[in-house]
Amino acid sequence: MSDDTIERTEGHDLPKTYQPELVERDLYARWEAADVFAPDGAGSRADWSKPPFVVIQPPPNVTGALHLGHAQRATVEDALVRHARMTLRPTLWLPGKDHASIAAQYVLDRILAEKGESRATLGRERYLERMWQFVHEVQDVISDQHHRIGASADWSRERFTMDAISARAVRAAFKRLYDDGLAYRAEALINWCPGCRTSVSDLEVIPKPERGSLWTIRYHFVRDDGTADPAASVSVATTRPETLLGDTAVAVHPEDLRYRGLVGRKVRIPFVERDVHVIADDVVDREFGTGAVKITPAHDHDDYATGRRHGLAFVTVLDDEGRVANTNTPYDGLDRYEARRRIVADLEARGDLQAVTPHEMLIGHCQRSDDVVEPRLKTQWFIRTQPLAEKALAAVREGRTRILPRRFEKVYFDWLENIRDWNVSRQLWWGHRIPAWYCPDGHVTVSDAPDDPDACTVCGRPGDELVQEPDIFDTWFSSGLWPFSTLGWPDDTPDLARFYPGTVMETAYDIIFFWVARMMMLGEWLMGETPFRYVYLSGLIRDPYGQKMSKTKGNVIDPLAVIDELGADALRFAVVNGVAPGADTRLGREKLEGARNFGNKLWNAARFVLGARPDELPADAPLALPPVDDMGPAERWILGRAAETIASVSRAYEELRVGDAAATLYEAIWSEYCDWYIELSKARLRGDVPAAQRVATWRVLDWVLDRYLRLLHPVMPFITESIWDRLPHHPGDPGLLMIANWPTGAEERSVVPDPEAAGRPVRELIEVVRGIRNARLEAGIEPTDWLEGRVYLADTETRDAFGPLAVSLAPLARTRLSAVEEREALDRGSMDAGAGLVVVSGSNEARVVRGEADRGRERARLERELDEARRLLEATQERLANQQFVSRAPANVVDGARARATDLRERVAVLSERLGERS
RNA sequence: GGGCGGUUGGCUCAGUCGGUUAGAGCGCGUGCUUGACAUGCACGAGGUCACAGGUUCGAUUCCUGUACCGCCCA
Repeated sequence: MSDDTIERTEGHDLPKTYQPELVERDLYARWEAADVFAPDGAGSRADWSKPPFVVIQPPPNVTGALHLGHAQRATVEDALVRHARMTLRPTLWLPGKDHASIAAQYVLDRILAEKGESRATLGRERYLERMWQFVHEVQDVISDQHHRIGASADWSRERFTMDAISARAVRAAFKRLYDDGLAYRAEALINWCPGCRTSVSDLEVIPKPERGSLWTIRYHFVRDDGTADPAASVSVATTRPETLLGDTAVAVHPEDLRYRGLVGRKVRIPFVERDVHVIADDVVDREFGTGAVKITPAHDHDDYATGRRHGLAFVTVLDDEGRVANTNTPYDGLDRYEARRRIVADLEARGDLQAVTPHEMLIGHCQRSDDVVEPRLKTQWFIRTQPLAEKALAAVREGRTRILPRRFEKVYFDWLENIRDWNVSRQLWWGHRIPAWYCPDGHVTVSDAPDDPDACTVCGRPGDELVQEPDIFDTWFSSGLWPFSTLGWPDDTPDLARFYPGTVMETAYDIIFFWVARMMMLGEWLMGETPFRYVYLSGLIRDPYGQKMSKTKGNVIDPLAVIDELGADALRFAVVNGVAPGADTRLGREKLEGARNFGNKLWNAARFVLGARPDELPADAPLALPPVDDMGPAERWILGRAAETIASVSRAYEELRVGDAAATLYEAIWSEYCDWYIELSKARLRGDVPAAQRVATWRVLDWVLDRYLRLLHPVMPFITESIWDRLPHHPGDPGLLMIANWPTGAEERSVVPDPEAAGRPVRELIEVVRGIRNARLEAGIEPTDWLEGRVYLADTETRDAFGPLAVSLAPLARTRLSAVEEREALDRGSMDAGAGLVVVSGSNEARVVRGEADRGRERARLERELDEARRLLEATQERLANQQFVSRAPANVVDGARARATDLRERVAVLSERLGERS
């Protein structure tokens, strides 16, 4: 409990606008000091009989500051976690960071290049020192950003994918997979990025359309005497002439009549002067180029497969940097594109270039560096994915894990059903080194021990003769272990027992294959259980024009700049309000300001409440509902609305619909509580109102505000905590809203069991006020003029409610209203026919004496209303006249139409009668 | 080539398990220093719910097709 109860700040002492910069840091420090972020922290109120709520944070890459996408995900996760914590579930939100080997090296290399340094000049050891230094700096930046945004993560359990526990998990996982026969080392065609000097997985190759050329080249037949025939040749079409140096066959379609006789003959490859066979294979597309293609098994994925089928030679002609090598031609040492130019020129000089035609095609680029990826033969470690994929598929098919939105399940299925083996070797330095050792005899030792092995597990040679694999793991291999490596696996820790599997994995949909599928595979295989119950896939944040935000486009919004200017709550609200899983969000200045304005609105509502407390109520009176008898219709209405809002917001959080929760509260707080309840309460707080009613009104104001603060806290934690701190609490409440109980709606419902019915009269009266406001403005009455009015209320409930509310309604309509029992009484005395404005709202009718009304405008308004009513009446009557409708539509729909017709007939009658008065 | 999503007022988006008069925010117009808030208040204008068929008493909603936009996979 805060210790300022004696000198509690009253509303009028608060600044007129909410100033987040004054409170956010202090509040975060208070939350941390309370030790409630950890489920087992000293201040935790977790009820361990409830199911734990566990979110393992998707670890951001240690490559730079967070962007808005991170901010959005952090907000969604934090909101879910804060809600769960308030429901007293043991709640764990475990934060962390990812070492992102290729991305981090890419970033560091660029930083080093500016200083004239490089991987090569530093060497492995010093390079890694620099990396750690860089990573520590970035980690601090990211942590600070998460603090600033209000993330209530359990920092005591924070993890890094390169820490010692992760390292053990990586080795243990690899050993298990190796022992299970799922990790193997093989030479295979892999995707090589010459810029990053490493292999990358299929997923990291981004196909991009490019305009290139199709060269038609003549390969001459080899005669029996072993010389090339200058007059006889076969023409092959290729998009990559430089790879001809590695050609080991020419292929044609077996049924292609043009080439039938050529199969089995030999042609001579230019420059390398290699003789290769013409082979027949039905993968050849007869329509492409000349119908004959060159086969380069060591540098093309399709040719690799062809090479395997036909037992062709695999000749590698490019080195790690993408230069021609080992061809014994003058092209050795040339970059692949320079080699292409020279070879094309030389072919032309020889007269063997037949044609060059423009050609559109897809070229694979490195996701990280954008270099054109080169297929190359390499010996690498692979994970056999099919057995893993089957388990991952089953987990979702059986509903043990659900993917939200549902439609992404199909994407997940398609990928896993067609999965290829996973190349996990990376020729990089920053990452987990593959724990495989090779002995001089070629035996492989895989170890999960922290230290190097003492001996070859096959032949027993001593450890000092073994050489460790220089390559490291693909980052996603360690990320794939994240749901359990974070909890201490491979050890059998208490956390693992309590918190695995997790509840929600919240991440962006663009890494469903990279990450989600792999966590599912590894979790199922290594833990025997799915890693989480729900996968919540967030959309991407885009700029107001739907463009992806990127530094090069200059349309990025820095989350910290937004927090500095508008506050963390504004940022949080803006990025989650109304968002649905899987849907992209457009975010710009207006939405952020709108969110800031909403916070300010709430702040001012609180200022009003704090400043309006009746003196009769002791300053230290606890939060409580007043006696029912002291409440008026407006109190019952707003309490009913609170009950309904509590129910729908609770459901939204439980169903992971944070965006709906936010939108519901925006509406409830602004359009109902502020626009109507606060306004209605004002008259009942005045000095001439009996004290019991004044106190009751204030207590309801206070109560509903308290409830809405609790409901909104998960999304806007700072401002709600800040306001709540100044309000009365329940005797059992903790000192922080963050760990206060989640509202159940029980108290509200005990007063208002049927909110829908209880609220009807107030809703009717609100419509009457709206009608009067509209009529006044339309008739051109000065807004400051006070009018007199009578109102005929059709149903008794509304009539009953009117009495106590009349004094509240008057200032809202700027009209002193009195109710009449009979419709005719509307027109008596000073309200004689033609003397006033007519307002027809639903089945209620009001007549007010105008000030200086413009008769023409008022008449036009009534005519418009009459036309509209007639149009609707006609449509409804038409429907009712249709026998099919009456006999086939459900009874309630038909009854509804009948009631509506009756209402409209009355309305038409009233309006024409009133118009008649003025003709 | 296969798959998915979208098309609702000037802009961004809700929504409808088929059924009264389709909503919000921003923008726009008019007017307001109403004792919480001009980061505000009141009122208003603005939509053939992409197009064409079909099912139905009734379609913005369901089905089929078309067009355009976006994304994923090959």
